[in-house]
Amino acid sequence: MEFTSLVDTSLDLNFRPLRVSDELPKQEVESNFIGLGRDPVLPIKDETGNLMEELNRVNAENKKLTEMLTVMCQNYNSLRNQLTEYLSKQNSSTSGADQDQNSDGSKKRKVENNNNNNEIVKSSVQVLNSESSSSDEDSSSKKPREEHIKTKTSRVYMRTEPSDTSLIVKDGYQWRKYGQKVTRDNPSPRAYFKCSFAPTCPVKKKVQRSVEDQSILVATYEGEHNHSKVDTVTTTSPSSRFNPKNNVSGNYTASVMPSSTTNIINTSGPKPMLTLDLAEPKTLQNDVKKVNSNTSTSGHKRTSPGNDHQQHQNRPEFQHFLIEQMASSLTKDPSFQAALAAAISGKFLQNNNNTKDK
DNA sequence: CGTATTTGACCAGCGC
DNA sequence: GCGCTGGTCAAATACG
Repeated sequence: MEFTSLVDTSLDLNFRPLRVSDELPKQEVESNFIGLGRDPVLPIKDETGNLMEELNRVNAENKKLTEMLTVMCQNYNSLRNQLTEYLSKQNSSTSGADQDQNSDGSKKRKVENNNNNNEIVKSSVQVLNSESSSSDEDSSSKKPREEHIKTKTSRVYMRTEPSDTSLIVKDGYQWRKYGQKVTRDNPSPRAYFKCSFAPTCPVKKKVQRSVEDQSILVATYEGEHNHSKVDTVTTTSPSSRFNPKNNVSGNYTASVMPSSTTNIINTSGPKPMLTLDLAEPKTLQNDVKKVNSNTSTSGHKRTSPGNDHQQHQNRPEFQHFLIEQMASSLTKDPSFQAALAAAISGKFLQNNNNTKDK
């Protein structure tokens, strides 16, 4: 959430300004491609003019949205800072014994409860509390908790159709369901999954609908995969791929909150499939962890946790990582490949036509 | 028939 | 110590 301000969240996807001379918009290329047999006498100038107009309009809209987003982020950050301050005040006012109890690894349920109560609203706080928990807690409690240090938890929020009752979060890995429970604080059942691709893979996943918004699935991942992804367009399990209930299978737009632990995937979109390697914890999350541990080793006091993240997300490695993720996601996307192929072949044909005309 | 899912039973941790 | 709760196991069931 706060991260929207940390990464360039503007919707301006035109990384390079449109060069009409050699870069044609996809639709136009497609129409050229489709209209092969047609008479090639087209009012190209008019069309490009319209397109430029449209582009300007979209850019203006984009600017507006960016400004709104910036304001929202500022508000959010100030609120979050207030909350953090408040929490740290509370922590300091409570006894040390209390702190030990809260930070003790045996209090799983307390953490769980915190996480479940206000999943969406508090997600950023969770990012701070859960992801960096090991380092934080270790600094306050001296108990050896190897397991806790090793297990890495992350969360993915996934929007689904309200009618979709399946607890399936498609993330590119293969999962085997081994249990389901109705928990106290949430009427919707929680499903337990283990990674079934590699027998030795220790990763587990819990999926439950959000209390506040039943259309949002909250997937909690524990541990790190010791293998690569199964497939780009995979499902929770091979069988579920063919389950008629899982209409969303493989087709969802992913809007990424570039956070190490919190992501929202929108499955309600009917159209283009874009799978992002959200669950891939390796490089980025390790990096984030490093940053977190660096900032948290000095104790519980966080002068400005938002700034830590901001600094981190402004780092070139992070930007590079994001770009790589987007690029890999795009290149894995079949519709994108098709569009690219169409564009390239359309270009070829256009060139051919031009040379013929001469 | 093999594999995945479901679901009741069981276990461990925590609070009272 | 007891009850509650979350997490896991494993037999039963469903499905291709």
